[in-house]
Amino acid sequence: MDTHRRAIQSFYEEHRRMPSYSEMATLFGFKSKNAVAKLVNKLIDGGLVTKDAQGRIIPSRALNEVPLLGLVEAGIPTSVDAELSDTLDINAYLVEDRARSYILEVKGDSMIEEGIREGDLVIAEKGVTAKDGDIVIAEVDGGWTMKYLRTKKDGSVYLEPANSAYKPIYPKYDLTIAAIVKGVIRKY
Amino acid sequence: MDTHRRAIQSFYEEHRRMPSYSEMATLFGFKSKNAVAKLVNKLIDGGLVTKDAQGRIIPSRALNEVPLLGLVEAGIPTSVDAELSDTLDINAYLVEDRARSYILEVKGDSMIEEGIREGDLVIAEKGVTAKDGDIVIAEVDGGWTMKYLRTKKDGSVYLEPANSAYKPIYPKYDLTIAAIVKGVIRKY
DNA sequence: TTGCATGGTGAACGAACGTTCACTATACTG
DNA sequence: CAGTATAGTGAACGTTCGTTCACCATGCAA
Repeated sequence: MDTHRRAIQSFYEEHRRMPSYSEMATLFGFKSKNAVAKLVNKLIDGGLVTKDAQGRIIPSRALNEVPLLGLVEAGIPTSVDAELSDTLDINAYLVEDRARSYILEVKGDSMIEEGIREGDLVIAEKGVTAKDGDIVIAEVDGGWTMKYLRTKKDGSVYLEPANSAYKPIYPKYDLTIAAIVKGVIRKY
Repeated sequence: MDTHRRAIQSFYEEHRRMPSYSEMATLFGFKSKNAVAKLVNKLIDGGLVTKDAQGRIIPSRALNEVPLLGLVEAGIPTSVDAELSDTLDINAYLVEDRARSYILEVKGDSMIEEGIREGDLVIAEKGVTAKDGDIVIAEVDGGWTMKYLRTKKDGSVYLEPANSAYKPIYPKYDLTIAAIVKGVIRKY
């Protein structure tokens, strides 16, 4: 029954939709849709897929997700029964409101002490009010940067890099906070 | 027509499948499926959705993706015509082979100089041969760690942290490389 | 041996699917 | 003004959908 799970997964990844009952029949080698129907009920009990109101099967969360196995100190369990553990949808985890989210590629090393390096991608969300300490994408005096947003006691704000080699930026004319950084992505 | 795009997107996010023609009719306020059919053809021309062999519409890549707007120095364009630019599917970007990928949460600061901090999530891929310089998840002398894999001239290997406060680990008895780190995720 | 789950076949059902055609109303163009 | 796209209505089409029923084969328990 895990082979069925895998067949559905690969179909879903290839077609970006769930297979119909007759497609599953050919997928599993069945000649009758009824065999599929019985199997699907078990898959639903197993939590792999779900049905919506129209009776079509839709992917359960697990289909898009990656197993989350715990802390790195615990390593990677060798047993196959890792099915019980958590899974994570990276997209949903990082992007809360996709209509307001954008990805920017990081240039420079001004946030290096925050662990954000050149070439990383940051997920920026527009339209949220930035708080003190947030990492913001801001236009200051005509140029764009990514920095910490800091508020002074008198209420004025400035931008502070996470790199002791650079100095804070006190806006002379203009400071527009376009978005705040919600996440960082790095690929090796 | 961008409002249509948004309606489809929210339907897709809620139901995890594409709407049927009649569902789109109610979704858009149409009373005829034909109006939807004509609209869908335009959406296909616009690259928002695609049809498969059975005539059902499937999400084009753009539906799962987040706009990729360029370098952080360029900031966020204010114009709405950002539709032309690139988009990125974070899941597909980070996870190449989902059957072999796992997520681990980082504990400790041994990779801090690589920009990997406690609480970050790393995407680890099993079953690939690690090269010199890769960041690996390894079991050494009974404990699990994440370190650089280094190869000496004599062919022997050791593990090097990205933290000058820690010393390299020369395996005494056993070194098992379980996976290599393919990506890092941080959420604020 | 009988009895009974289990797992599959095959056919039929109504409902929903995407497609198509003829038609109407609105709006823009010359 | 006439002419023509454009956008939507409404109904009909053949197909496929998920569901259901009766039936058959195998294997296990009593």
